[in-house]
Amino acid sequence: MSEKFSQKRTLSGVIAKLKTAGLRPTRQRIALAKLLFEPNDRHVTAEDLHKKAIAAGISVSLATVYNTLHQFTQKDLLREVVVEPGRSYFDTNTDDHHHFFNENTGSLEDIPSDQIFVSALPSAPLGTKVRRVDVIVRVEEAAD
Amino acid sequence: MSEKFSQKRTLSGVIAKLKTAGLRPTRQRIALAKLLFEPNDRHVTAEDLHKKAIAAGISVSLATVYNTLHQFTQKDLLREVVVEPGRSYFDTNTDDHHHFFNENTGSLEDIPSDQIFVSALPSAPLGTKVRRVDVIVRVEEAAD
DNA sequence: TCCTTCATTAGAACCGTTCTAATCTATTGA
DNA sequence: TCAATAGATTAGAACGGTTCTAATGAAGGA
Repeated sequence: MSEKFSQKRTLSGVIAKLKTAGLRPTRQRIALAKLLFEPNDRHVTAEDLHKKAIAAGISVSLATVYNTLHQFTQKDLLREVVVEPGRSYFDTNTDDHHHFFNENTGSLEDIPSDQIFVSALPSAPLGTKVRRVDVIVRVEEAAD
Repeated sequence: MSEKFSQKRTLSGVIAKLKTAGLRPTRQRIALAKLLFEPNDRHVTAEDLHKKAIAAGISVSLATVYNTLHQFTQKDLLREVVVEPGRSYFDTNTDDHHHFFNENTGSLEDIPSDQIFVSALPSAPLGTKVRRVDVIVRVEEAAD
């Protein structure tokens, strides 16, 4: 209940998460994980996270941010979302779901998988198997 | 029926297409359009098209290829497909349809819109309207 | 504690794309 | 037909996000 307790709980939770994933709980990875796995801010770019870390007084290089984002993605702690050429978003929600992408603002918003339904795919090309289905609903500011 | 006739027909067709779109039928645009709007090769990157043009003996700069691809996209002669960060694909099929994307080979394949069905989207975020729905079925080489 | 392995770092390199500003070409109207 | 002009093309530089390099630092096992 106390701040101290919840902080400790978060910290140990984060460390456990990293260990389970087979990643050494280093200072930088712990700090980035704490920034990432908060309830808000589900979609970040590498630069977003780097700025956020610096702003929070955490000394971490951009290279480490990239390394960490890729490692987390590989360990299924994050999911990469591709919506724009030349910029990667990382989503802290790894559940099966889809996205609204606002082309004017660049903002992403989750669509829970029970609010959208993709039917009867044709079979995958010969010699391949389906890894994932991504639905991106591209929206723009309504002119009114 | 003769080569001469079909060639002439293609050429004038391409010129008409450009004029209708409000684009001057320049030497470069005509040549690129002829390469693009053939029955095959529906998904190209800028570099693909540039190489192809050079290989076909057409002298055109990479900047013009980019300009042309963007102009064609803007005039709905092409459609941009975003599947990988850091590289844009352009699709000569502008009909409503979706894609298989092979993450191992980087190849794209169309899924006709009548072979896939996306149901009941939740309403778009406040103040926005839906521009397009993209479904990307990510496949990988089947291990066997 | 020492040693080995792995992680972090600053800065350079990279690569696809866009920009710049000079040159060239299609089009229009006289 | 021939300017005049608006628009297109170009080479090469610049850009921006990402990755690489090789040197330093930290974690964890013996």
